[in-house]
Amino acid sequence: MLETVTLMKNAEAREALSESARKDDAEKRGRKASKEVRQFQLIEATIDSLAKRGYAETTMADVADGAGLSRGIVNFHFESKEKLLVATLQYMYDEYSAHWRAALQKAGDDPARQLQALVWADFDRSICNKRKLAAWCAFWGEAKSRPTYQALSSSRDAYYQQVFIDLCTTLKQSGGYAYEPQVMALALSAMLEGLWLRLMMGTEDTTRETALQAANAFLAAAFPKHYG
Amino acid sequence: MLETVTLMKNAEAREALSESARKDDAEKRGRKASKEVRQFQLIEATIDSLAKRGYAETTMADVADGAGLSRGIVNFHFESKEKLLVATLQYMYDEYSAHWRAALQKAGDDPARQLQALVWADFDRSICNKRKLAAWCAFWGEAKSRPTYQALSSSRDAYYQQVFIDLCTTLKQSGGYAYEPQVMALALSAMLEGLWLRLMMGTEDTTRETALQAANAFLAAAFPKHYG
DNA sequence: CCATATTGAATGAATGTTCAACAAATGGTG
DNA sequence: CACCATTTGTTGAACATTCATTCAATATGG
Repeated sequence: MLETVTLMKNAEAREALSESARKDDAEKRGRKASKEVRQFQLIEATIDSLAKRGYAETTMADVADGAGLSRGIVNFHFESKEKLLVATLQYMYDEYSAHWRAALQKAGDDPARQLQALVWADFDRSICNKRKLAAWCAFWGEAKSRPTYQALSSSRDAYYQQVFIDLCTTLKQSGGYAYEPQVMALALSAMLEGLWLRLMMGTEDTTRETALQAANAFLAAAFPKHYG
Repeated sequence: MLETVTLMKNAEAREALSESARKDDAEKRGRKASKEVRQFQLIEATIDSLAKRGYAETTMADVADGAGLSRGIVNFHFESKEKLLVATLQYMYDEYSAHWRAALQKAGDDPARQLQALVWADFDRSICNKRKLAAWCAFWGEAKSRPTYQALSSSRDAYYQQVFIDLCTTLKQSGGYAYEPQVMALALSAMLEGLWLRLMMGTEDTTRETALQAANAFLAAAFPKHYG
């Protein structure tokens, strides 16, 4: 699968970067870094810029400066700003995906545990932090008017949604609930996204802890036999 | 209250605009329109542009063209692009506010009815349509990196949230539920925002009808004694 | 020495803002 | 009512700035 390949590359790049950081930061200068490491480095700088300045104010110059490299470099590794941003979004989706699947894997076979694991995974520090959330928000804001972003988003989201629906269906049977699985799955995933949105906006009453509480409260209300 | 004044102006402007439209569209030409009408006209054009092109691609020229006026006009009525966008956000909040309060008023005294009315109000056609949702999304995407937008948002949101909390507290007492009102109110409002987000993104499985179903399912799960 | 990566200045396009000129309404005056 | 002066609204071109992209020159590793 294409996605897996990308993930491997990212993993390697991440490793290589931390290695080089261990040795010497001067490695970034000159031509020591591999193509993958440079791209990773630039994508990270892009996320920084998106988080700090927002989508509209993110410039190639800011990205290059953030990575400690020269102006023209971005157009060398990525052809254009457009492609840099698509690659960044792709990277963030891959990271999210990997985290999500790992959580599902670790949860074992019990559907109730699986659903809870997926919910909790959304609020894990590695995924759910100010920097990443702000970057997500920046993309969401532009997604509706950019077919490329929208296509990237919707294909993934449809898959996650289906998993939620399947889990809700199973829980409904074993718990004897009355709701439509599709409807409840939509309510659940919408709530998770809404909590992210609130975390991004920095609303006072919403922290990672209170968000998780709310998500748990939802599970308890919707599936009392399983989470009561 | 300042907000009320703004609302009055908007209402007058809207009325005046539809009147002039009834008479003759040529009225827009020349200098027939009042200051308020012009501003309203430009704000509507801004929402159009935000919805069609997104925040980053919204230009003064596009707004002016959309309103059928000349380039320099926006800087005359609003001093700068920044102020035009703030005024637009303000306008959208005022409209939402008015709709929300009207729904609450019409619902009578029963808290269960009130809560349901507020939820339904969020998915009313006048508020919840592609154009407006896209504009909201554009602002949200930039809000975190723009203190002005954030300030505007958070003061309003805190008020709505408090109303939700109060209603949840009342329902808890009358229904003998176990949850913390604050937590459930957060879950509820997050879900509403999440549903909006999905509607904006144009996710296939989410329409205004399914969103409303999901919201109802949430109410039924969280407050079975009241909505079961 | 060759292929490749990197730099930074040059370029050109896009865009927000300014402004001088023009037009329309307003209000005062004979 | 007619006339003119003043205020106010409107236009479109000019201007300055910002920014993505290009590219010739340079540096680096193999």
